[in-house]
Amino acid sequence: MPLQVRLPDDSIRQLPDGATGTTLAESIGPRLAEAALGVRLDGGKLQDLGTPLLDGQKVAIVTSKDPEALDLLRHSTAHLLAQAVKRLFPAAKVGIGPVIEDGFYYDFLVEKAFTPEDLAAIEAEMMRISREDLPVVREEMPRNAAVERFRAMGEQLKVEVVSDIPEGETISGYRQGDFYDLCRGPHVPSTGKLKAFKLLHTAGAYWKGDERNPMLCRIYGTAWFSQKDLEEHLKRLEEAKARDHRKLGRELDLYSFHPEAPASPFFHPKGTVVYNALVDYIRELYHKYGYREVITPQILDVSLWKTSGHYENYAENMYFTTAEEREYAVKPMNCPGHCLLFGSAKRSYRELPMRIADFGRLHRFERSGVTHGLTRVRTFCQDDAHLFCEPEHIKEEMASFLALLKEVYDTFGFHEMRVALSTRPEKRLGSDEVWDAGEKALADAMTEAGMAFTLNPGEGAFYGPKIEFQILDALRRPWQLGTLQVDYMLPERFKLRYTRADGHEGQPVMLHRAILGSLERFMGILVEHTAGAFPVWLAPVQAAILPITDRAHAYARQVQEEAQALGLRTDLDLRNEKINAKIRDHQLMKVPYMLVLGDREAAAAQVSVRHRHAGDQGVTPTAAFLERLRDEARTRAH
RNA sequence: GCCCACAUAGCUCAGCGGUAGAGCACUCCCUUGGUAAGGGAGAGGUCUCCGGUUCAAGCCCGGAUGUGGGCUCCA
Repeated sequence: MPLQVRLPDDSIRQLPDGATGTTLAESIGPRLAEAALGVRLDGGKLQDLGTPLLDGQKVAIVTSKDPEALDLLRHSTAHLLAQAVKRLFPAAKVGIGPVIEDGFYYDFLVEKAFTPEDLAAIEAEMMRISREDLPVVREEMPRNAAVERFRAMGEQLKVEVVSDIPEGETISGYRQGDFYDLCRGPHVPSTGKLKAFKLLHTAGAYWKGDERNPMLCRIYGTAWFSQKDLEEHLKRLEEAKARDHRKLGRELDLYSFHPEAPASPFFHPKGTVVYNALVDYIRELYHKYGYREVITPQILDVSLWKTSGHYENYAENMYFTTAEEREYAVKPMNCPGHCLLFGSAKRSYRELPMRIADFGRLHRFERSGVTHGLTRVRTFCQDDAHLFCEPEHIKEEMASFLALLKEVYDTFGFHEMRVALSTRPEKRLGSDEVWDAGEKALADAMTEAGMAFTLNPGEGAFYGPKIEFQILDALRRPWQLGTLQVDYMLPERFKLRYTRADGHEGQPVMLHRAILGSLERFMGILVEHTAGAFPVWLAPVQAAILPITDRAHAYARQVQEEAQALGLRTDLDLRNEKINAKIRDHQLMKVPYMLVLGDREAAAAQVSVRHRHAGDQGVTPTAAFLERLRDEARTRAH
């Protein structure tokens, strides 16, 4: 019996009985048949092109233009990878092979980890299978039959996966030539559609991500619709590598790492300039937003950490030390110290909100293997502050914080932000009423600030709900920076009290908040975001002074003195080098401005200005240029 | 912590059982040069550390330390 389907343009098409997406695409035209990857039925999810069509269905042929098509392609490429591995390493057992951001991976249980040469061979085999253009065919069977089938194939990991699926359900799998894999699908119609892919690297990964399970060997890869897209993506990876803050930090002489202090940065003079500029900026805003800064001890008695709960919940991340038979811990957080500070006097509602900021150095023991450059270290400072306030003032404190946060992110040019609200977890302290109030306050404050946010149900801290702020950097990579957490637990544990307006005792609420998060990590992000070309206000050297000959040295010194008087950071290059060499060296150090000084400039009290990006800007009176530079720094232009 | 890889001059790297190399950077000399590398000379290394194999180890084998890629984005 023939059937009728409706196309996206609302036209009706007659098809023979048993028609599939393939039949339809072929009936429309050979070019579409070639481009077709799947179908979308009645506006639903993407499905195989070979799915049988039903009478009266709305059918859309999906090609590479569909937003979901790339995932389909990548998933099929993961299968292609598994097939190639099974051909070359028949003993390998397949794990899972999902699509990830920009690519895919596949896990294998093997005796010996894959080498880079293996990877090249596997990639070549994938190419061969692609040229074989094997049809990819869906097969369905009851769960128990699937369990038996994978058991017979010796694929113990797949047996485990299928066994986790409820009994009685139908299982789908896909066959392409000699390879069969459990998969929900959908997939491309044949392996010939997979052309632009590359295997990137291998890594160990625990089966199901659980470190009690055996370690599998994971192969990461990427796949695109065209060679051009693939190459562009590889170029982006190169670009990210070129911006790697570990590499730039060394090249720009910002910081270094030493085995004597693993995962702990040493900031060089230039890195320290940037670091301090960040601190100065945040301090300036603290003044504007009514914060007061405090300095609190580094090492505190364990009794404090027992009161705060860190001793029970956080000890594995803490450093301990003993002196005169008394046990101490190096602080991993400032909050308990701030509670002592709050409790050091009888407090009145008139003193609230009390906003206590602390750039104290923190030490957290991170397991070896998880540390990374500046972004995951064992010692760092945060732009940390705690706001002690009356419960009814939570909302306005948040509003003020959000304004501050926006101001900071704008300054760095982070205009795109993602915000997530994490709500009460299963295991938590405090009553439901308190959680209701806290979550509502956070949500309302966000809404009133006009910030869209997503929900992470159950992801809050055990002591209160929290908001996390993510920004996107120049390469559109997300980074979590700021956080705002409502805490009812610490004030309770430290028995913090204040006298309310009605004369009775109240318990303050504590808000934990940070904007840049860890200054170390933020600097790493900033280096990658700017590729090391810091805006003038952060640049370790704001202008390099480059005399052309010895005759200009005296004038060059004079220019430096003038610049210094205006609070500018300059580098005077008196080396016996040609001007080209001097320019090149400072250009490589990404100095924003280079001032070229010869006889002509010296005679006219001018500087010849070269900008690191815009190039030669011509001559200008020295005083005018220096004032302009000072203003650029002062306004924190980016 | 676990899997895999790597560790040679300040940096980037070559050397692959037989007396340690290059480029850049550094020091000195010549050169005073107008918008991305002028020329020459010199100095610099218990080849990460500790054991082992060998007549002989930077190189082969253990171990330690550090660094790097990762350790669900769930068929």
